[in-house]
Amino acid sequence: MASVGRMAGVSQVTVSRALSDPSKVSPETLRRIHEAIEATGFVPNALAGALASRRSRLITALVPSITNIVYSSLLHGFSDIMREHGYQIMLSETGFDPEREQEMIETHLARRPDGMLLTGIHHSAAARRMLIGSGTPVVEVWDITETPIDCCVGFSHAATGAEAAEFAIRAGYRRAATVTAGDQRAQRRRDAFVEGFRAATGEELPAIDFPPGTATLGQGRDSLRRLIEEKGFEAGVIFCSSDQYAHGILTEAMARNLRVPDQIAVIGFGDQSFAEHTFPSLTTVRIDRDALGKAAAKALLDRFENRPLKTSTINVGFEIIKRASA
Amino acid sequence: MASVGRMAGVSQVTVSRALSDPSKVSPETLRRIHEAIEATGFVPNALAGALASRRSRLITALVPSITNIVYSSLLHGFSDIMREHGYQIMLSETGFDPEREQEMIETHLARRPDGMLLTGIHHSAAARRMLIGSGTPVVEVWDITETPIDCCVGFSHAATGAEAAEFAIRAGYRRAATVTAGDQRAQRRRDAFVEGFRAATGEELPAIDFPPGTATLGQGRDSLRRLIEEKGFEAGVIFCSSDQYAHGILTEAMARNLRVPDQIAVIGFGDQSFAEHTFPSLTTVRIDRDALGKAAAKALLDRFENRPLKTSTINVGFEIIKRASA
DNA sequence: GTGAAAGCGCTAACAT
DNA sequence: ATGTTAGCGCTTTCAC
Repeated sequence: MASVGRMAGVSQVTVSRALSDPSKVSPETLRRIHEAIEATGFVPNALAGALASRRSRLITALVPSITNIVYSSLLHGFSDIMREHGYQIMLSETGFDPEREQEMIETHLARRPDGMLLTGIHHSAAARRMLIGSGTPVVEVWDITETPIDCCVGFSHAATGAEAAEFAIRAGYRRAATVTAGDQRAQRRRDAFVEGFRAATGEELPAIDFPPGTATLGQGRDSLRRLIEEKGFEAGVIFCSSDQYAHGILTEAMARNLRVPDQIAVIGFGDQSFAEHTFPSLTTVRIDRDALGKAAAKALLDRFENRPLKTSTINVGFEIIKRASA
Repeated sequence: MASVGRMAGVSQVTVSRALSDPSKVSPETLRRIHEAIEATGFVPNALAGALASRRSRLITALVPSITNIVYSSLLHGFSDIMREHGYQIMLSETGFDPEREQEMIETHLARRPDGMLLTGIHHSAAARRMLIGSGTPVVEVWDITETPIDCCVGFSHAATGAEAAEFAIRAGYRRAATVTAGDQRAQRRRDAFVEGFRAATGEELPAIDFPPGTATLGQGRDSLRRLIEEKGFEAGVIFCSSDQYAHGILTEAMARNLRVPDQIAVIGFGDQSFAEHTFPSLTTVRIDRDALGKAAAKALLDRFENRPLKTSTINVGFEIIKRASA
């Protein structure tokens, strides 16, 4: 920056000003500075800038998995807004592991982000302490609580399960099963579904549970196979913790020549882009993930400007999309 | 750090050493320092560290889209290795736009990353200049060239198309069509397929082309519809630029009661996790994306330690996986 | 509109 | 094994 200044016949500070607030520099000086930048290929050092100004223009985000479209599409909306406002995103995966999350929070905090996005509302006590101690604005997403660290943007997982159960009962189903990923939130959805369904029918629900990790279509196929062959499930509605599972069940039903939804009905979760186009099309729970990500970004931006948050908890809700599979 | 030192009765440098190279500090001092860190909740400032040491332990990555599993799974392998070696990843999307890529390269460079991952081998001249000027180690992935900026890890897209054509010819197909995303690499695969197929059969190939953006199952269904209704394509093999399209074609064929592969055969690209489990299962081109990401990480790490790269270009190859759809 | 000086919180180099 | 000194490349504050 000093050498750019020398080249343009001004001091280093003037170059700094030309870059951060051009209105404070005369047009003629500005022109010469830009010429010098062009000529030298100068790229400012954001590290030094952040150190001096105590603003890094960095937002860090922690998600369980980036290969899971549910989180990556949420991040897509989030980054869009953040980038528009001049922030960059640093992303890490926690792999659904609270301990790993805590480690990552610490290394992220070391970069002095201006804000942080966390997935879910459950974090280790030590993580909470570090976060609060650092004073970093935090937005927790994909779930809601009355007691966020800072603010949260999400929806009630229990409510989706309960409403799905209600939907299934109203649609006339009297037998049901669940297929669930090894993810705490997915399990809460299932529990609420099971409770609601059992309250109405008194029936026990066979359950297939998978270990943590991204849900696959193959697991979905497998779960229908096991439901039929091991659990004696012959007909009814299956509540899945993701559209992947649901699509797999549709596929397996097709391969077995079972009628959907008469014999086997399926409810997915996520309303992923394919859900509308499966055969038959998939009944599912829609979360507007892009809007959720954007709302999270806005909540954080509001915090930066000390705008009073009307509420620290934003419930973006969900919607059951009735299609052909249930 | 100074106050931690005061608390532990040592100077600030000793604290720094305790954190970066504990073997240089006596066990007793180390213990007191850790006590003080615990008590104060001190989190070191990586920004200041990076500025002073000229090593940021930051790797930045640029991919067209994070919601596209092809890139996110590659990054997954890449981050795994990088994290093991103490590097963090900063990720941004270019949206398949070279101009946006150039902007992002500049802002990323401002953070002084120790290395950078770029998708593809085509970058604007200005971007190349900045990259080379900065001296930042760069690994280009998902494609190969004899003249990388630094090093590249990928495979030949043209070769996949050519080999797929050969495969189709050998399998006895004499009519073919293509379904392609608005992505330069996808188009190269298609062009090689068309050329190979035409050379053997003399046939013209109807083509469906989509604009840039993530390929969806819905577009796949749509493309079979259009191939049949608009292009008069009645039978043959369809070469797709992604498994999503291929899955959509399978779905539409099922909905139309067309026999697969007798009437409509399909070749996908990517061997995504669902490809093995579609009905019928999907013949596709497999790239070991996780291994590719890992190889890219290793190439970069080699560069960091000035280990001689035997070759600056690593071809990870591909494999045609024959399943039931073609 | 521009400049000089101080300092952000660390690490590197050199002492002891 | 520990301390001292001098920056890293910017922004902030205050002066002119």
